[in-house]
Amino acid sequence: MSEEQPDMPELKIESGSGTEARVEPLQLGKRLRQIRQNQNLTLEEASQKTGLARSTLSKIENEQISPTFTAVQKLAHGLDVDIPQLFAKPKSSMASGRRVLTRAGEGTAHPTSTYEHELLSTDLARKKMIPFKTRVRARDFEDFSDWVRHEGEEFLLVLEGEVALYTEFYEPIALLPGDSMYYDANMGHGLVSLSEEDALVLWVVAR
Amino acid sequence: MSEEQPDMPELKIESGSGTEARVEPLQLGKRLRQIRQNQNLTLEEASQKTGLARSTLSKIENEQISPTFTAVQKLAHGLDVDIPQLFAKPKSSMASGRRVLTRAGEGTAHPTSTYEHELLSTDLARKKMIPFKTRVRARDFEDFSDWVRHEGEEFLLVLEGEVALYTEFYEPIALLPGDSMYYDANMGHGLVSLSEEDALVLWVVAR
DNA sequence: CAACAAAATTTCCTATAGGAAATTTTTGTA
DNA sequence: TACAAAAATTTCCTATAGGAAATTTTGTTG
Repeated sequence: MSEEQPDMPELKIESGSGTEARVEPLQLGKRLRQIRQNQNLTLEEASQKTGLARSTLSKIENEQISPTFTAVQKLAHGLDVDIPQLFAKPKSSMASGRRVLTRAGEGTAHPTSTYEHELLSTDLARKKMIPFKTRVRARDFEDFSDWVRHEGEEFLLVLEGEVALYTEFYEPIALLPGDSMYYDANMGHGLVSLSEEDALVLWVVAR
Repeated sequence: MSEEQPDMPELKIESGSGTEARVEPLQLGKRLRQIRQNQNLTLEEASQKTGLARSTLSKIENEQISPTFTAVQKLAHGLDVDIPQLFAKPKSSMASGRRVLTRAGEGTAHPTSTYEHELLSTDLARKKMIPFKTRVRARDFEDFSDWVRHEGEEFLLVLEGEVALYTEFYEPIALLPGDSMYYDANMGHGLVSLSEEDALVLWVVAR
């Protein structure tokens, strides 16, 4: 399996200075400043977008005041971030500043009776998405004992061949290379190849 | 753009009764009252748990005042709900039991100077992943004014051509069709085509 | 339907958030 | 360096959130 180690740059100065108390400081100010700066906005511009005064924004960012909820709403709306996202821990589940490579064909094989999965990016734990390429051996809906069903959402892109996606509640649908689907994975689903050959698809699951 | 209508399974009763006003009312007051009552707490008890005055709680629940962020923190902590959860729409992200199709080439075009994005599954709002196919026009790292950087994680699969992925902290890496990468999108990143032709890649972003 | 108790709301202050304008700091350029 | 322009911060008010206590509402029992 492939992996990489950086040649060690400073990984993260991690904004905040010193020691952060354990739970829930939730540096709203720092957070907002990051968001604003990522969008390349001055306080003045942000002020116009949000309807809050420059001074107010400054004080919020410097944690001199605790914004009211209505202020937070204006902020979120004006800067186009949704509120849960605003308060979610900034860290993504995966350690910051990492990446993994999987060369073609070098994923982790995971065969079943109907599919031949090749899991990608397996070196990375706790990631939000699970990507895998799948060779579809199933030729018939009867090949399934039952629907596949699990938490989360699923994105599907056909790479080669012709397939039919069966899902609960809907008619099966034929897909050609380049076609893609996005669906709720809680809804039963299954894939079959419509041609003589096995089909090849990319799947990405978000939990 | 492609879309589908099922032959009518119960699509969504859409949880909440009554009429929900369109955007962003986010009935914080109602929400809090629900939470408190679900825990069988009187205002007095909630007051003790949160450290906020009865009267304040009452006013917040009745939307007579807009709580400060510190008040919201006390509430969340005292009633043991986390803040993102507090603000998250109660219902699951995508309406249950739905799927959307995007035929090859039928995505939503979104060109920039260096890329030609084709957004997929755009008919589906509030999904966890954002998939798009991108034609990479950039030939040179200099084509970027700066790193692209945003919340979330990113999965990349090369479909055609040869590309180099530039990321902060790491050496650029050359990728061929079938190769894939998974990385933290907070880390600056950018993609260039290494061949004469534009390259084609699939990107999936999870926020 | 009184009469009471428990809970919720309102009142009436004090403390603090929000806005306009003045001041200071930063940034870029000669 | 020095200076000008832009950006950020601070000051100084006004508006509004937060708390203690009074008032009203709700719900229960004889």
